[in-house]
Amino acid sequence: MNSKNPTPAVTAKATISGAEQSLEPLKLGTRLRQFRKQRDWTLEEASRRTGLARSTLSKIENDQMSPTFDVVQKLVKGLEIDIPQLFTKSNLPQNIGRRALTRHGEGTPHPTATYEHELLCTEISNKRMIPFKSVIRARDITEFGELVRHNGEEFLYVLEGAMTFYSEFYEPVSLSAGDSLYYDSGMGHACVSTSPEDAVIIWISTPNSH
Amino acid sequence: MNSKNPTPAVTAKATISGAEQSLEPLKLGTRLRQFRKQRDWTLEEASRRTGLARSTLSKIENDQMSPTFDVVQKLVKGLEIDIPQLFTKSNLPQNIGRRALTRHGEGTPHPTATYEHELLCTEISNKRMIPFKSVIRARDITEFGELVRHNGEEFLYVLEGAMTFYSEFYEPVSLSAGDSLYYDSGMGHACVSTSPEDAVIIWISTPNSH
DNA sequence: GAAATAAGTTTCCTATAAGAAATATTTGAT
DNA sequence: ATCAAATATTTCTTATAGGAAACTTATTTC
Repeated sequence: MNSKNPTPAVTAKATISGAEQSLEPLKLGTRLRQFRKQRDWTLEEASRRTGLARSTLSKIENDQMSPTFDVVQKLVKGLEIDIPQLFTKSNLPQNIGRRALTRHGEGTPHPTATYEHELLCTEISNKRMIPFKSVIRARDITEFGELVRHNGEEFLYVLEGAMTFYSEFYEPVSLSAGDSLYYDSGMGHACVSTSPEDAVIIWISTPNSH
Repeated sequence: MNSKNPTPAVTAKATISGAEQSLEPLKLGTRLRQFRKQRDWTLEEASRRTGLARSTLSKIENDQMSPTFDVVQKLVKGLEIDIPQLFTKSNLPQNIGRRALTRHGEGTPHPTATYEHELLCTEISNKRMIPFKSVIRARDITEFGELVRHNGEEFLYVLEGAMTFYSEFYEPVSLSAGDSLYYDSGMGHACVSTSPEDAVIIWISTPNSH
């Protein structure tokens, strides 16, 4: 991002702040000013890029008015900021510098009828990815009442054994150790082991946004 | 999400549409209506929850006006929708049912001075996670001019060998096969191999929102 | 340090967003 | 089908957003 970060040494323990989910009014104006300044743009420049009047921009930045949605869109386009960033309270709120380690076999067990999950790195929450290691117990697609589906995306990497990935829109595909797969988990899906030993995979899921 | 999805069989090949990043006006209204209907709420109900007038909601949903920013915020809060979801163009636009498979060793090579990356599942873009498999060539922290940092989060799982994870806010930590680590990648970080053979890891990164 | 230029703010006006109430439409009973 | 209740849309009014230009406040330049 910004270029002046010496940071050669590795020091200081982290100060991990707890997860905060407050509902503050969200200072849009201040935020926008940050972005503009960051890019070293003048109001004039910003006006040129967004197609909005200097005065309008000024008022917005000073929280003297609430822009309409299409103005917000012009802002976002023109100032090249992405919206989530705009809405998410502050840039580096709670998650700065946090870290979680899980030793081999030390994850949180979470067995189901068809999978034997081991949740990894659970001590931090609000993650953008949910990692786990799973033993695939299922041996036949019929063991799943219906295919699993939940909004989001998933990635899996086969650690041991062999398995078949069934999904709603594709033919079943066989995977073995070292193969990987990325898919939309909103599409119905299920895994079954095909090797003598149950297959073991690393599975990463994005948290479902509803 | 909605409950009536029989989907027992596994049929039909997918129609994977290409990555589209168009700059459409973004049908906010239609979108909102979707959300409201999904929850089976009446305009009255929505009005109660958001504190906005029924009429206002109606007009917004019918794209008859562009709501102000603070109204948008009330909507987001009241209708319990999260923003990325709202702004990311349509819920099931292009990404529905897409899938990518990468066979063992068939990823896209991407060598650097310190790592030997193999990008996985690259044929689909706009992913919410970027997976790769990496051989850690670095043998000493000094090989990194300065620690790597980029907004987002990362997860890694050690496949083979042993390594040490250096970071800005923590003491170095040693990992070996089977261990996993989740961290904020905005915090400076770097990996070095410590085993006779170079360590190999699965690495998943979230795309940097700037 | 004064004049000139550039950056930011305020004023004023017109277009439009937001709420209240009236009207229209849909849904569901009998 | 008919009526009634519920739900959605339209009208009407007022409060306010957004642009043009005047004004004020930094920054240069000489």
